[in-house]
Amino acid sequence: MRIDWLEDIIALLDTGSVVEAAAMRNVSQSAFSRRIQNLELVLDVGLVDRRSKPNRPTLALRNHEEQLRQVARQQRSLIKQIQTESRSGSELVVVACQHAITASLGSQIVKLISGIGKAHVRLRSANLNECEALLLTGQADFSITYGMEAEAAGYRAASTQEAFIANERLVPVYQARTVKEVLWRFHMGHLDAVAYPADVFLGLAVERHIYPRIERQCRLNIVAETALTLAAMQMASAGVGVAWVPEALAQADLDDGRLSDLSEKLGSVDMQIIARKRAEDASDLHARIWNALSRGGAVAP
Amino acid sequence: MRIDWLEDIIALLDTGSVVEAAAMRNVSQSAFSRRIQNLELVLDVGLVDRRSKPNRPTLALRNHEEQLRQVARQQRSLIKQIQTESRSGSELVVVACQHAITASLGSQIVKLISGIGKAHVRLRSANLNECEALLLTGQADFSITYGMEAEAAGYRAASTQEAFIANERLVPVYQARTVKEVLWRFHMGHLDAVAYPADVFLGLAVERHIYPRIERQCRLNIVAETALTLAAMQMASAGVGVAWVPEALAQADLDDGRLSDLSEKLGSVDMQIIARKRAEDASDLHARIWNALSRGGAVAP
DNA sequence: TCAGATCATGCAAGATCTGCATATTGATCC
DNA sequence: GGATCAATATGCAGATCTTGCATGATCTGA
Repeated sequence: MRIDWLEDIIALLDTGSVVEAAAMRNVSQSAFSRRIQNLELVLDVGLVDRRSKPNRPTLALRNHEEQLRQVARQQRSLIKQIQTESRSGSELVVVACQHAITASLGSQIVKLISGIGKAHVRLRSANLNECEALLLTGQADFSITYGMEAEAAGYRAASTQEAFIANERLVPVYQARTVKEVLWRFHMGHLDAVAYPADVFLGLAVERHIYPRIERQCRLNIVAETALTLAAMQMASAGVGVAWVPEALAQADLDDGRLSDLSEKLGSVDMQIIARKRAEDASDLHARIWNALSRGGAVAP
Repeated sequence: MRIDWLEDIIALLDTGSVVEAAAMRNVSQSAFSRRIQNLELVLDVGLVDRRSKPNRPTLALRNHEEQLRQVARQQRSLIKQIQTESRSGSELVVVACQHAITASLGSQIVKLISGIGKAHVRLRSANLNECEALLLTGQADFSITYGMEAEAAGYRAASTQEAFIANERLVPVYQARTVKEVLWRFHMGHLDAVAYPADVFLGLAVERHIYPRIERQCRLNIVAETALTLAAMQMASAGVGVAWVPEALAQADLDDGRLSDLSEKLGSVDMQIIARKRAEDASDLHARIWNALSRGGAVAP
């Protein structure tokens, strides 16, 4: 049984020619040529434009290239998921985490979920949009993201459910050794900061809730910009500039005395860590995991 | 060539038995039985639990029922889309619209897009979540939804692009004939209103931006709740209570004198109509449509 | 334990797929 | 406009798959 006809089409799109696609799919040119002809018959759609010689994929095909690839990806990953699940006897639970959360709470989340039933956990680190997309498209079973009261996501409730997990703070940190200099410069009206791009969640949070207040007191100088929380913290720790990072992430370095917490002077942002799941489905295991997450007990920054 | 192996699995899930699934797929029981055996071999996954007699689908399978159905749906709709597109020679453009926008601007949107190239338009009416899901999963090419400055969706920019299309106002309306009574009652400290559930976008908007202000002045009495804007307007028009509806939707009835606009007294909400597309792909036609939408010219409430 | 239902399997006919050799056809270069 | 080359299509025969039928094996429920 051929279950991989989509791969044929994708090989066609990848290579843009029948011979090369045939090679990619490990069949003779003639066989592949006929597979495509059959597909065109079955789907009742022209797949290759035979008017020019290296047969280019049809316009109709190329217009849907992204969608075809996406369906193929989903199909592949779904099959693999069912396989590993049925082999190990333990369900695979995919959790989409915002990057910063993966870094700070990832291990705890894995531990919490692994402890429930015979779940096998896979963390997928992504940004907020991607987490949401993974959840909605069924590529993830749960998402764990930051949220703020202010942005209350209540209007999402229709197709996803959400639960509060824990509070978190975005705190300004800086290399402990030289923190006095920075504070002195701050009082003189200057602050060097590491920023997140405005189109990532933390960037939005800082830009809205921190910068306005600071810019009333001093000239803010963005010395570096990165979308990665860990990189921002690294830079703060190297003395590049002050960075606002999740407290849980910085905790170790704060305890060590490598980093200093400047929230007294510079202000912090209160956030929440929110878990989401699709509203409909729920295997027994999923329900139990959701329960555990909602109670939130075990996951504390 | 058999491209519909997913349908076999789904028939299995639908019926929960091999004979019935075979009937559903229009093949003999023996043939279907062997098809499933082959699938199990190829996928390397147990699909049916043969220990009990009406062979139940495996746990591994049932746990992924939703995902399997979703992939199958996507596959079907993608094929159909490519077919119609290649047959008619015109691309199918799917636009996901929030229900209220479908009602108020739907026809204009269809007209605008149809006028570009040889596009064939399909409007899908849905709520905000569903619109977003349709867009992210590639089931829609564009989404058109309400937004408010306050909720600025800047942090979504990563995987989707958005463009401002038009301004819109949520205005309180009521049966014109008896509007004086309502205003009189309002001055006496009473207001009957038709509300949206708090988990739909308009409900959130009204709850946040209108009710707080009103409740300072009078006792608000929710006499009816509906998620459908048209139903809300209908009720306002029948004298059930005041409803906040998109101005464009009420325009005809306001002009007719059937409805009265009470925004002077009760306040309105400024909203924007926002178009979104996925960031990556863009056939030539898509690019032209996006251009036209961004210019916004033709779509004015 | 027996009847009835559900599922597996041997078998032969028929359909499909594949590789090889070879014919066509579009591109390219005088 | 050929000649030439590379890309596709196709005739063919063998191998592989699929299907329906008849029949056997197994499970369920009374």
